[in-house]
Amino acid sequence: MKQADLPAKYDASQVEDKWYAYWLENKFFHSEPNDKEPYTIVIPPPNVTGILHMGHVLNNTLNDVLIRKARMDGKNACWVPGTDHASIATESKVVAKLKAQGINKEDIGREEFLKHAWEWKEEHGGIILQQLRKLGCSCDWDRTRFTMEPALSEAVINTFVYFYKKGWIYKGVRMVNWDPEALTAVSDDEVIHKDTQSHFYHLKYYISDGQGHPTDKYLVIATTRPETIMADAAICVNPKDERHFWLKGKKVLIPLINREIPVIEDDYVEMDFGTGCLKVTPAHDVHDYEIGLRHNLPVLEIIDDHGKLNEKAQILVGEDRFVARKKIVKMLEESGNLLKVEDYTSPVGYSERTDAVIEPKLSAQWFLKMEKLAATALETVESGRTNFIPEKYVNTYRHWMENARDWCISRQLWWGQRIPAYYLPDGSYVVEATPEAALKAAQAINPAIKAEDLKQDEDVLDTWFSSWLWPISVSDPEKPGHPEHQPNKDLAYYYPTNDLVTGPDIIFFWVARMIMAGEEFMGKEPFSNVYFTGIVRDKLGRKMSKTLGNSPDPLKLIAEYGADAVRIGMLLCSSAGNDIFYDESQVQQGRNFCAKIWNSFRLIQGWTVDDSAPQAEASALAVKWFRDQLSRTIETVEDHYSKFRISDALMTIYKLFWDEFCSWYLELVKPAWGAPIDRATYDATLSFFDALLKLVHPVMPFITEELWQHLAERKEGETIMYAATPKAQAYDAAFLERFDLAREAIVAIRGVRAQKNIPPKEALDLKVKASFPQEMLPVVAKLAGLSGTEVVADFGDTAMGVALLVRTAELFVPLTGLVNADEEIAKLEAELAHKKGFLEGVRRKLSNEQFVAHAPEAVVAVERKKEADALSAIESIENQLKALRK
RNA sequence: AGGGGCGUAGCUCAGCUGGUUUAGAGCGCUUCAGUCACAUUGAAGAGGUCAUCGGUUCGAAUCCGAUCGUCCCUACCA
Repeated sequence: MKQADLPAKYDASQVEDKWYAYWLENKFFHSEPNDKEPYTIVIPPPNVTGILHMGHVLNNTLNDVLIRKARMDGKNACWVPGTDHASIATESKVVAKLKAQGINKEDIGREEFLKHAWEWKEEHGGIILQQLRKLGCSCDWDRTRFTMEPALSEAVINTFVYFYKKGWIYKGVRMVNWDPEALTAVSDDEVIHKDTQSHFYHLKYYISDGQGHPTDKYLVIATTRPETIMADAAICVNPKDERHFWLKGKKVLIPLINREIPVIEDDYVEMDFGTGCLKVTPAHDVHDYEIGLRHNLPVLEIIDDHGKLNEKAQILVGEDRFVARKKIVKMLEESGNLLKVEDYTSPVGYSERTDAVIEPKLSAQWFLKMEKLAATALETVESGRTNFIPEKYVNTYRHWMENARDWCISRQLWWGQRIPAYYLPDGSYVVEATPEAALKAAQAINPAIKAEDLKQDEDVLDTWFSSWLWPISVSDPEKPGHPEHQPNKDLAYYYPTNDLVTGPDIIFFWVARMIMAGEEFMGKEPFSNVYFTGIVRDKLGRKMSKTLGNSPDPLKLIAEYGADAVRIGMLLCSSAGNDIFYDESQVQQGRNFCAKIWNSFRLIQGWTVDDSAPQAEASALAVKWFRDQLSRTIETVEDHYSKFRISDALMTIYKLFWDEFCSWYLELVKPAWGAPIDRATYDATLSFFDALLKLVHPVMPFITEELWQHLAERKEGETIMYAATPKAQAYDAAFLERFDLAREAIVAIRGVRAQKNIPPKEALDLKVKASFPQEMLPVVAKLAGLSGTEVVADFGDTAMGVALLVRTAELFVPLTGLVNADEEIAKLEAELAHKKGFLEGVRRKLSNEQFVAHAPEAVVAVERKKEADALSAIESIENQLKALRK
């Protein structure tokens, strides 16, 4: 027997690396433009220093399923991989590493620091791409890109210059979210608001006598940030607030430092919040800044970049803002300005990266105007040129696009593309792609300028300012920033890409901005479909995180269960847009599926074929049935794929393989132990197995490739990867119906066995009435363990066996001495009651004239059929009861 | 505070434009099965008033409204 060829157990670790190497050697993942239809995916580039976590596994498994499916569908599939330089994340890692060596970033300077950063990148960068190979990802590695490689950095710089010259990039003083730990501004989107326990301090501000001395009158403000009072520029009340009319035109004194500030009026102040008096601190609060603009208030910054009070604060200079808060409260208490302290919970912004409390800070930053870009990008999605799956994210997207604020694109970091603005000694600046061009431009202003006089802007650009070009720049980095540039061959062929798989958390950061860049530079959406995955959570619904330690190491899982099993484990629970509740038992289920596939092939492989053996009736029926069942299922699978219901597609394939093929088909055609199988059945079985492997391949690439080689002699360079997806053929639906009826009959007879404790080996007899499709009797006989079947007009003494009703077909299993009439009567009565209830419901419907008048004919016909079937069922049950009660 | 999603078997979810659904799947659970591909198995079975209330309709898990629960997003009232 050939069975010896195949190990008894499937060992993924013995198989996966071998095939991945084979695929690489043969360049199966590589794509070049040709005359076939392209199918393109760009990877959501993971952080260059990142390591594989479960979120990546989910995302990249989905990507790989789509790309492998497209490849087998005959498209020219190209999956472009790469990594993102991730300026903040990478820089903070390098800073931490240097810190551990006692090195301070500022001490070594920009150039030296960048050397360390590149070293770090060389060492750790791309680990994650190696890990993706373990997962089986069929990326075109020859096309691997990095967002900070020279060509892509140039694209970023060109883009900046392009928008600057278009007048959409401007430098502005803005209130930004300052992270005092990372020493950088972070975007609104990188701020997480958390409810935080704090206090509400009620402070007395005395009215000034006009000479800078306090009178005995005072007003009360309520604040959570008493350490900022030294930066107050005014006290503001609502002009409609009668309680504060007396304050009009007055000046008050800031406690402790006795600086005089005016009382002003502005609608912004809520009358019923706090005391109705608001201290206005333009330098340290976003809203106050805006009030300040309206009322021309001076801006006094008293907190420095590190979150410490500076000399302008006059008191508590050099103290950290939180220490200063504690100390100033004490001082205010001592000076008699503290009226009361309330407990108060308020939302406070924290930095996503460092978890430091965000300090609103005035800062010179670069901005990109969003108005037009956002309007276009909104239209792209609303017009359906780009679809979101699931659709619900269109709402979120619309909300963002309609309220998009200008994009702060500068970051106070070193790791990233440096802003190409060059300052002249007089403070003016020019924006050019290269220092040479900048010098030229500067000399146009002032001919005396030399290269060394120009100082380039210290800031780098936001990482997203490079990743938004990704779908374009991976193919043709020359294109961004150059509308006149003719797309190169790759860009012309691969753009727009087809599908993007990503998380909804970066819908605005990345997805929206890619659409903006795509529309701006290509005049076309960058992808047709965006499939949003959920967040991977543990069984308890917690987000996976390092600190909780609830995130398994995907590589360990792959080592233990195999990549195919891990892929299945992720896909089993991954309906689009819903969070994923991951549990290792799902991976075990995937591993079990591998074992099932493996063992089913061992069975087939063990058969000996006898060319002269006739095909058994049951086998002939099984072959016809499975061929039809396969076609019907392929239709369903294709439908699921077309709607991005990947886990449904997987489940459909899973059931086709396990239930239909293994439990029904193979059991039907399986020859007696040691007996040979006929040629027709054997060949059909192999062709079914071949089709099944192809269906399974996109989700389980390794085991399918391994088994596919055993199906036929394989020549070097052949692969299941490029085998065509099986197509659905026309099938006989009525035949499938009759076969299903047979299956129900088999289940019913097995039920009788279980109930009566009849061992499987003990053969039974079966009588059926003519309403049962007789062609199916060989099938029923084989799988229900029957020694004989007989078509009769009358079952005779029904007390001598068990009568069964399968849909409307009547069956009878003669059983001598095993039947308890009372039990049978009770069972039948229960069934009768159920049928009668059902009939009643149907009749209520049918006797309703409105129903008959309004419902479509087909629906009414269905109800009539239900009625007829129920009546015939009731009749036969009643007959059986009558016979039993004799 | 505003916006959105979700609430169907123990768990995770299908159920697409209301009508062959007095509701389905996978896992889990219960019972039985041991040398014949597979115990990483097979067979049989139990399990849900579709969150609650009201409305529209001949007909509602499905549409509408309210309530409760839950999650997410946006904003932040000092």
